Amino acid sequence: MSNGINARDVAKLAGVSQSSVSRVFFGGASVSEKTRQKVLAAAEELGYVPNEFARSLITNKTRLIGLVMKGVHNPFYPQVLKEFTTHFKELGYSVLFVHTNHDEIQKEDIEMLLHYNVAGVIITDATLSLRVIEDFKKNKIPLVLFNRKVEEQNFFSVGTNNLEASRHIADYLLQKGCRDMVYVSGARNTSTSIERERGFSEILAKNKLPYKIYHSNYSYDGGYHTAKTIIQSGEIPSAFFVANDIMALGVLDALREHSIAVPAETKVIGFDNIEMAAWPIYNLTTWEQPISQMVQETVDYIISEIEEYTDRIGNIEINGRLIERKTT
Amino acid sequence: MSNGINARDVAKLAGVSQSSVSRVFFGGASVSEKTRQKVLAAAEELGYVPNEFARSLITNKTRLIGLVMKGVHNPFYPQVLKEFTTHFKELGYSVLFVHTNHDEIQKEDIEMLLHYNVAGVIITDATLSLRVIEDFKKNKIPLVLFNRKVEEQNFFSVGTNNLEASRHIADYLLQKGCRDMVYVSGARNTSTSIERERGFSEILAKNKLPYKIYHSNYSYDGGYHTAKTIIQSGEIPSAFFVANDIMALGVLDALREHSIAVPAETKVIGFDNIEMAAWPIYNLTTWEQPISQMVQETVDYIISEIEEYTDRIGNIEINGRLIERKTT
DNA sequence: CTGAAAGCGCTTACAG
DNA sequence: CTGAAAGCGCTTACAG
Repeated sequence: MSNGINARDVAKLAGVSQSSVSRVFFGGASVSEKTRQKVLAAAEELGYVPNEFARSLITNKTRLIGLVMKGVHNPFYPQVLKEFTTHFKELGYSVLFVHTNHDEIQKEDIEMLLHYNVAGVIITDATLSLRVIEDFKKNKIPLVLFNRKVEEQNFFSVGTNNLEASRHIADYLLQKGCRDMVYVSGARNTSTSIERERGFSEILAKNKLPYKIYHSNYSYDGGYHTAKTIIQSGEIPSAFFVANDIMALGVLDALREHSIAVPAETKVIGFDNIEMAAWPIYNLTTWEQPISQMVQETVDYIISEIEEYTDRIGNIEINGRLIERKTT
Repeated sequence: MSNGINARDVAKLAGVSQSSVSRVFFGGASVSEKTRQKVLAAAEELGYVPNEFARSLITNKTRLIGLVMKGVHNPFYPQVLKEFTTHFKELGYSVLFVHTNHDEIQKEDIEMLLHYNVAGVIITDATLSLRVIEDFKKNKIPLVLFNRKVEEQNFFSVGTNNLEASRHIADYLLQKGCRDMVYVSGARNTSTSIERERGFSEILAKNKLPYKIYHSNYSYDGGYHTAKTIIQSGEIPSAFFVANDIMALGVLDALREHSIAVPAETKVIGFDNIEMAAWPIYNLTTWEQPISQMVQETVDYIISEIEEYTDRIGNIEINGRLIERKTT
């Protein structure tokens, strides 16, 4: 009852029935202007706010969206969180934020989302088991994987066209004259990292060019230490394609520490186009992920599935673009 | 009703009353082991999850904490978000994330929090009017301002001891031989920026040393452009005390662009100790904000006020410490 | 357009 | 320990 004021109190003060109060606040119903005014005045006076829980209980609908996120240390994700929150707010939805420390989203997190009967779920950089997907399906809760996908595509996902991007990147680097390149991967078994490697290797294979792959983890430290290892091996490649920007910054810093000139001695290209990539000290050439469009597609899907649950499956991939700066 | 399974269904299958099902799931009540097992088995079979809305409606309690945040572009805040979410999850609470684009938290955001009858509210880098504070008080919702405070201290706040920190910083810089210093402020009228200036100026005044203040806005770009302005004025100070790290990085980059050696020609010190401050390219000397302790104090307060609302007022300030790196 | 009433899924006195 | 019943604050047929 929030502040102890409920619809009955308002009704009494306004001299109408509780049903009328409800009609005024729920919208869609027909109420005479006179009644509306009386109710609104009384509500204002009393400071009435409808109880969302009672509302959800009776309508069996919720205005809560669960957003699951792991890598808050990669600026890409806070940005994503912000955009989702802003969009959903405009539509009258609130976001229940779930942070998971594990790669795979945990049972307790799922239960929480289920407890709250969320209207929809967005999972960003966490993986989830098929069983979890089933849990959501059973409850008819629309789910979208944002910036991730899975082999057995039995759900909806939204991302960048990683294949197109990485092919483009390979072509671009080739055209710049690079011949022996390195791919610094993100966390293993993430679809983004796998796809980015695939497109890249495709083009190189077509050109009969070998390349090396170094496994890293999508973090600054990962990029930094991977680059250190490469540098210490003594074989500096002509270019690094790094699976995301935050790692690429680590690579650049390692290179700088060893006074290896970029782009003269080697080139570096990242992925995401986080804010920091544009900082003058880095000036990182990268591939821009079209966050706004990705968010928009995700929101559209969720909203349409909330309106009518069809369990539509699919994979939307939006094309990004190359942002050429000073590291290539 | 989530998946359509409610306590009555479980009761039927288990052959007990609905009350018993409730007792098993709500805890605290006495149930025989035999009943408990039957209920648990039936619930498992049916995939029963208690409806949080019905629960909240009847208990008039919620396990939702509202977290209001603005500056997701400053890595300090995503870190804070993560820590709060983790702590609260352990205690069985979920976080309702509210992002505000405005300095002052908006009416609609407050209403949302009120709609959901949140058990507590944490406000980080947004300001709020007295009226809003009253709204929460009226509803007996504990509120804490995290990393902010206000003159008329009629609520609870948790932060770093900014005065102690900035005095220490001034002393430190003085000891390093700096005489003409500059303070780069954060967003105007934020308590953090004001206090950091106050402690700093106190010490300088005591030493009869003038200093200049440049107003900025707690963003990388702000720091960068402020430094540019200073550099172009031709008067390079012997040290910059920058009100937060993200701005300090901007200052460092501007300095580097103009080939002004740090710490040889000028020194730079930040505030927060965000991850990036430790990156080798920056190696920023800074003041560490004890996030974990600040979060812990905040959580403790909220939880104790949830258990018994006393509207206790106060201001907890935790001492941070100087992290000396290579920019001083 | 409006009111009285049923019912959403729970918790919790109240008896037994 | 257990069940029947009341009631949390709403929405929404159903009559009028």
